[in-house]
Amino acid sequence: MIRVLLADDETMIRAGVRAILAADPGIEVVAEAGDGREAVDLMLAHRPDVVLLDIRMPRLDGLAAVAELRRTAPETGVLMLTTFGEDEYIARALGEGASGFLLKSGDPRELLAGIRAVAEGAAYLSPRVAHRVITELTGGRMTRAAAARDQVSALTPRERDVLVLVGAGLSNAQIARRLSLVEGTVKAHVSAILTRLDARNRVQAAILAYEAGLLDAAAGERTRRP
Amino acid sequence: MIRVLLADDETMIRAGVRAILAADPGIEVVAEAGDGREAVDLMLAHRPDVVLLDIRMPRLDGLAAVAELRRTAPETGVLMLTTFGEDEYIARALGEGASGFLLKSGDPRELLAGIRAVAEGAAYLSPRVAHRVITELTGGRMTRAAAARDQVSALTPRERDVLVLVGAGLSNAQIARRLSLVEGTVKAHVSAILTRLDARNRVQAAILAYEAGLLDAAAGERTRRP
DNA sequence: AACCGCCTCCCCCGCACGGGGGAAACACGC
DNA sequence: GCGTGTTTCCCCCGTGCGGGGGAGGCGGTT
Repeated sequence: MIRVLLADDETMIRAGVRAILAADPGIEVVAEAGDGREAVDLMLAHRPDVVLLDIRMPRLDGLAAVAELRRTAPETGVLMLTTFGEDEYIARALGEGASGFLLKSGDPRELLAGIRAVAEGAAYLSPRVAHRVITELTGGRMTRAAAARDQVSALTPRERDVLVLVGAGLSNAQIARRLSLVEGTVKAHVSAILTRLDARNRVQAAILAYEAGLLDAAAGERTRRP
Repeated sequence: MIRVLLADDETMIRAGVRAILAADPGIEVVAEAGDGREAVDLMLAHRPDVVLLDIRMPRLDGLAAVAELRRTAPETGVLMLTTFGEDEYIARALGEGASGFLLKSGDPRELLAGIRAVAEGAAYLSPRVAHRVITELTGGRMTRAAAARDQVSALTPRERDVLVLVGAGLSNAQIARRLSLVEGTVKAHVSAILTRLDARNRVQAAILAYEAGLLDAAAGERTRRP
């Protein structure tokens, strides 16, 4: 039995969702909230498996509510309810820890499928916007990343080693120490890197490295001032 | 009736999946492929609703196969089959147009839920890695971005202007020209930026600007060498 | 009025950076 | 063997970068 908390400020929506869920014997609506604050409180009281959360709500909006729900009850799945056109919130909601989103205009079966998927721990993205959201999430990063990766792949392995350290903000001398080289060698590598990447200076090379994803692993390399 | 094409180079996996799917009367396996090339051919011949695609395959691997499947039949849903630990391919597969992925080690019900979701056009991410993938896609950008945004928000408006140009790889002189300032002024701003952001040099400042999303709008600013 | 933060500009200085060469060592393939 | 590419090191030189200091004007708050 999947226990569901329903949070939406519009009574009609709540009634509609409740009616749809009532038809499924495996799903039970344990509580309803009219705003984000109430949703958090009721979740603590009822400990549902899934929270259905409207994005626009008074007091505490859906985005902030997700963040708080994830903090207080990480094991609970959060499914955002959204109107077509609120796309820009979706990426942020997913970033805050939501496990999926549904369109209010969608087929009732999507609602049931989404709830079941999220209850199991999976992520579910509503049909009509799934592809758009994925390409937005991956795309913005990926298409540019692909171009950057092409350029970076033209480098020799050793040059890539140097590049990640350049991207970490290290000086040539520091890179030399790190790689057990003489500074002159590092300078030679850096020059080669700039030429090959068609970059004017190390900053542009660093950004390219960042776009190519070279720095994800070396994020901790960045040494701040003491 | 959901028509499924099954592509995996391991016979045992195919047998297992076929057995699981046979138990569901609403799902029919219309063809099986042993590699990516065959998968593309069979898809053209059978026009299934969903393609189950292994990531590692001979001839044409899963990644390339997704791209080609999406090109030749955009309306077909592609569901990646993956072994735990192949995470790095997942983001790229989603970027290529896959609608979801499943762990081979997962519960059979996930397989059925995933297929149904994808057949409807939704996106489905397997439980054990869904959160990780989402935070990787959004998070790599978002969580680190949040920290970076905090630091960047501590800057004055004018300093942010300078920072975006620093992040674009411009020299102090170029920035001065762009903002109609004297180079000395730009240097003063850059010094202030480095102090406030707790960065050692302009490269680290640039990366922070990039993480904060300051450079997304100004991506074209980056001027390459002629 | 006095204060504080921001923006602008100025000085000097030391060093790191980036481009120009070249050269020796090694590994690779044809 | 000979060419090609990679890695390592060397030279010189100009200039961009980053830290130190200060100073004047302008818009706020107290």
